[in-house]
Amino acid sequence: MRIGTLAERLRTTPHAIRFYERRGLLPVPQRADNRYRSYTEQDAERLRLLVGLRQLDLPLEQAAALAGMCTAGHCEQVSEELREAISQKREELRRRIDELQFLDRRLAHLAGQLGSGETPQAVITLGKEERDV
Amino acid sequence: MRIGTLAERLRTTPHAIRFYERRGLLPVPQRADNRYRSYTEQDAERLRLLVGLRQLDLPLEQAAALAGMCTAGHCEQVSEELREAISQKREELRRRIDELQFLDRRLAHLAGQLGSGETPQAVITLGKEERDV
DNA sequence: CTTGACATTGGAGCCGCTCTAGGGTTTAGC
DNA sequence: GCTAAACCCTAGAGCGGCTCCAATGTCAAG
Repeated sequence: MRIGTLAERLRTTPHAIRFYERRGLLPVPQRADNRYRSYTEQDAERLRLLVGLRQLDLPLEQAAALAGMCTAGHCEQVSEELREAISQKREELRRRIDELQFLDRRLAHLAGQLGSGETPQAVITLGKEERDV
Repeated sequence: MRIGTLAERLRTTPHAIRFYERRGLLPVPQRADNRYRSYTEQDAERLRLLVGLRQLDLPLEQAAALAGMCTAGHCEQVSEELREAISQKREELRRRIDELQFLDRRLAHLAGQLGSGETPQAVITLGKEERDV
């Protein structure tokens, strides 16, 4: 299978796949006579895992490492690491969501102030940063 | 005032300030005899606005442009643009928060599946991507 | 035989800093 | 006067994770 076909199957792009290869995150595939990359079903399965793990927003290196281990038959260990990674990611998500919600409330507040005639200088104060130093 | 003092007052770093200058987002400041940058209160006010607008997560270029306009006395116009930018940013935030919450639910679900003995391959499916093509 | 879709490579670009290397300057204490 | 810490300077690389570009090669359909 050629790179375009593989990319389409896995909802990614040839660019991304070559990028993973350059980074050493995927095994170097066979080449056809015309020098085109030629992927097996095993290659596809490994990439499928990698792409799937990336969709969980795991760091690329970790996603690639886990995909490789799984393909090498160490699925048990992958399950464990994955559970740990997921729980960390969920904590991070909670923090990030809180941040974004906080920013949203702040923006709503500022929009209100601007609407009632306050100047931008008065509104953007960094919380009176300069006084408490 | 020197760059370190300014950075401390505005809770940013000398590196960031020099970076803004290199990008042409801040006016080139005076230099002292020793070639150190020397900032006036006006410089500080402009940077304060820039930093404040960045804290609202506006794009750097836009934040710098608005800070410049405000310093140049076009605050009315800045107020308008800012209201618009804020409302766009809030929409973006809502979308982003939804995405993150969706991912969190997905992670919770996967953690449950992994906990009850499913293999990573079975769990990470890209939603059966390959079949519906 | 041409057109168009695919493939190849290396490298730049995005965002917004952050940090490093390899220097020079100032300041505080002794 | 001297030393050490803390500041300042510049130019440029690095982060993450792709995305896109140029310039070229390959191949199937009409």
